[in-house]
Amino acid sequence: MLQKRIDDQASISREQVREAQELFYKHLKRVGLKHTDQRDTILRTFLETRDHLSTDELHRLVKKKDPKIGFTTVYRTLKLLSDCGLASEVAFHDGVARFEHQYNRRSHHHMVCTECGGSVEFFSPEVGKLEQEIGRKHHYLTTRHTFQIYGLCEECRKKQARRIV
Amino acid sequence: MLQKRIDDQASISREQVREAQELFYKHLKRVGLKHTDQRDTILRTFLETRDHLSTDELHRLVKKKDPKIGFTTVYRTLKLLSDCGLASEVAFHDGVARFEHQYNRRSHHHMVCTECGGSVEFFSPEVGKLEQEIGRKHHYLTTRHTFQIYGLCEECRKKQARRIV
DNA sequence: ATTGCTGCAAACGATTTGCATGAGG
DNA sequence: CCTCATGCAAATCGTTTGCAGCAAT
Repeated sequence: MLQKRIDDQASISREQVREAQELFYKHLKRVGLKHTDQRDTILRTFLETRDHLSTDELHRLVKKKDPKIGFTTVYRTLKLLSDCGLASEVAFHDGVARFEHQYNRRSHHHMVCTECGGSVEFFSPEVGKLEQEIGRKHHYLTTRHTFQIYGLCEECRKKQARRIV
Repeated sequence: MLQKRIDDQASISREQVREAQELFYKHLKRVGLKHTDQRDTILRTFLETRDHLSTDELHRLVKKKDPKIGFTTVYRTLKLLSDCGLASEVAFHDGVARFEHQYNRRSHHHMVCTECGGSVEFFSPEVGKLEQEIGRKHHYLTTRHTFQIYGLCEECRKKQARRIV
């Protein structure tokens, strides 16, 4: 099931890219790793998206810029980006790990269409409050939560209605 | 990471087992499948648990009753049980599919300890309302949602504090 | 120079399928 | 009898790792 783009292409600004890069380089230096062209290309490609990409999908995009970059490097770079908070995993529960960049974005959740794989993002501060509340109640130190809604999007509902009639 | 039992063993009643079995048999008949001893054993074993079992864990339990039953049969039966609503998948996001039986239980969610794998269940009607609300707003016909909280349970917090001191 | 990086290929673990044999309706 | 079920083994899929040669500090 492929992730379909819903949002318009709304790239982050050149300035924001710079900031993200700097954050990444600092992180690399901090943990004693090196700054390479491949990592740079991968970060930039990743930041240009607003989708929820699998490693494979990001790899495909990256190869358009530099066909020599391999899957493994993308995979490992994505892990590095997660480590420094630039990427975070969203589990759509369809068997593949997906990532989105967190740069300059509010906390949000996803509603996924189980028919076409499309998704919409929504914002719901209540969910974060619930996390706090439940954690306190059961003496957990909460670190994060996942919340996804599954269903049929408007188009797929219509298609289904037509099939039944 | 193994699932740790939190709740006490609170088996469902003999009567409830009967009901579940009947529902299962009807489902089998409806889709033209057969009623076998293996499927029966697997359903009964599954109903006796209150945990969130992986296919492998259920298989282990099933083998205690009938060592000849193979993994594949458990796997396929779990799918059948999902089809008729007796089992539902809970994704704890740790790489294995987990199932719980929905028989006679209120809708609930899980908070998972990322250190020891333990979990607590909690009830939060707000989440269901949110699902409805968000669905309406974006014209989705919602069917289900997932909500999990991750963090450290009380014991693991203490252990960690000790390590740091 | 030293240490980490890359990309291939191969390992891995969970899941899924093909198939020959066996059992249910 | 015919169809479906079973359990083994093998295939599959996404992910992860080992390693030999390459590049950054």
